[in-house]
Amino acid sequence: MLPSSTVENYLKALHQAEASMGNETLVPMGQLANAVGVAPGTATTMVKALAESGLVEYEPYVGVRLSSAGTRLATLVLRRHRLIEQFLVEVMGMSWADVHEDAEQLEHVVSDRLVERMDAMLGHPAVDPHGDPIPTADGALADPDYHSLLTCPLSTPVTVTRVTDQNSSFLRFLEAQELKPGQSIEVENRNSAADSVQVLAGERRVTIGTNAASKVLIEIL
Amino acid sequence: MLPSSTVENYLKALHQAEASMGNETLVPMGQLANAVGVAPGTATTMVKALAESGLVEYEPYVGVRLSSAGTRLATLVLRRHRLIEQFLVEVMGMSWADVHEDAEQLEHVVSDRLVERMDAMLGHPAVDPHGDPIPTADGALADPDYHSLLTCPLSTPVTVTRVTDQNSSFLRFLEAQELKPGQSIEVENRNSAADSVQVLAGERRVTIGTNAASKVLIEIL
DNA sequence: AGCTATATTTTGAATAGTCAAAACAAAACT
DNA sequence: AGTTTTGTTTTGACTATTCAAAATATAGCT
Ligand SMILES: [Mn+2]
Ligand SMILES: [Mn+2]
Ligand SMILES: [Mn+2]
Ligand SMILES: [Mn+2]
Repeated sequence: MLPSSTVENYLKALHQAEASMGNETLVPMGQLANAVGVAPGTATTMVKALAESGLVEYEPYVGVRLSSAGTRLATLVLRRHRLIEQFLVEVMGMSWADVHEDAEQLEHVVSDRLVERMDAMLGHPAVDPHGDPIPTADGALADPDYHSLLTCPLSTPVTVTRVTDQNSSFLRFLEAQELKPGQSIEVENRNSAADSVQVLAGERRVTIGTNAASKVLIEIL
Repeated sequence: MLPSSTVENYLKALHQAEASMGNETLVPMGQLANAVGVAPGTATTMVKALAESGLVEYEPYVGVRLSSAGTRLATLVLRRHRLIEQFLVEVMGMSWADVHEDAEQLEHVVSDRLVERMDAMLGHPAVDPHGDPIPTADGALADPDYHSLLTCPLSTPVTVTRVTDQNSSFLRFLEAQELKPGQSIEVENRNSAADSVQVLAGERRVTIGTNAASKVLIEIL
């Protein structure tokens, strides 16, 4: 049985949840339900079915974790998603702020043939437009741990490399402020009382909240 | 309610069935069920639901016909399908023999944004790789009636313009025999006893059955 | 230990889509 | 007119996915 779109979405959500939490921890049902956008009971039902199929390991009242088979599948969905996003930006000329929604649907229907053709056409890219790493066809996924605007040293030139939020208006905001991946900036100072971070991007001086700042990952030059 | 993939497939099948039969005739349930690939009873159930939604007109024991709303929707699905095929061939470099299957899935998930971008990138093509006309964004669909290899004059140069069968191996066969849309050929003679048609394509002399011949449409130069 | 707040699971019900087989209608053929 | 064939509809049942609300478990707090 090839997995339905629904199953693929659950597996992908689980994969992302595992990545965002410290690993070893099981993902609690509530969080999964929330990520997938269904009622808690629905997630329970689905997870039990996934456990039957051997795609997850489930401990009632505790949480879920992807099995190795589940991880493999989730990674392939992620590969399709990110290659599609890169394709939509590089080939179709769409905005990095818009491609997520399209990819969310297309990831479930593109054939292997088509995915590999996009990959070749793009020159086997390592990351998508948001700086998220693209798994290889055999399921290998790099996961470097970057600094963020919250943790990097002050007054030091750094490069934006990854944005961990797909929200359209957030992405458009970053673009307007010259904070897209690839751009060089400096964090000037942080004000924990004001819950804000001040960065120098291009000519501009921008102040953003710490929550937003934590979503902008950087590399030190 | 936006139509599900299933509904879109029924509408498209109905549209093609209406086109292939002489119009004015209702499409019998059996034919629809067959085209969609479901049991007859399933088609009956679905058609009753479509009639409820005003997408078709249904006469029990006689047949179905698309309403104007149904026709509009079917035409838009057809537009997406054919633009996608053209895109896959022209931009992605896929074979005209393979693109139908991919398009069959993609047609249900591509956003309007993406479709219009493909259309622009292709220069607003009038036909797809099989010579099928591409409806415009407002739903207008050209439907010229071509001759076929069965009905065209003998020993007269004609151009292949359209192939009304998506079967992969048939398309590959035509390609190998230099009978793709755009190629100039001549029908040398027909043998109704042998149920065959002999054509001169490029340097080659090819003999094909009349059923196959009826699927290759041509224009007289 | 007892109570409360929170998270999770169960239960009962709904929708969309499907099939197999029985029942039935229309057409075709004696 | 009576019978067979063919095509269509109905019936009963099943899978996948979902929700709301009730029941229950766990964790947190006196
Ligand atoms: Mn998705
Ligand atoms: Mn991305
Ligand atoms: Mn389709
Ligand atoms: Mn086509």
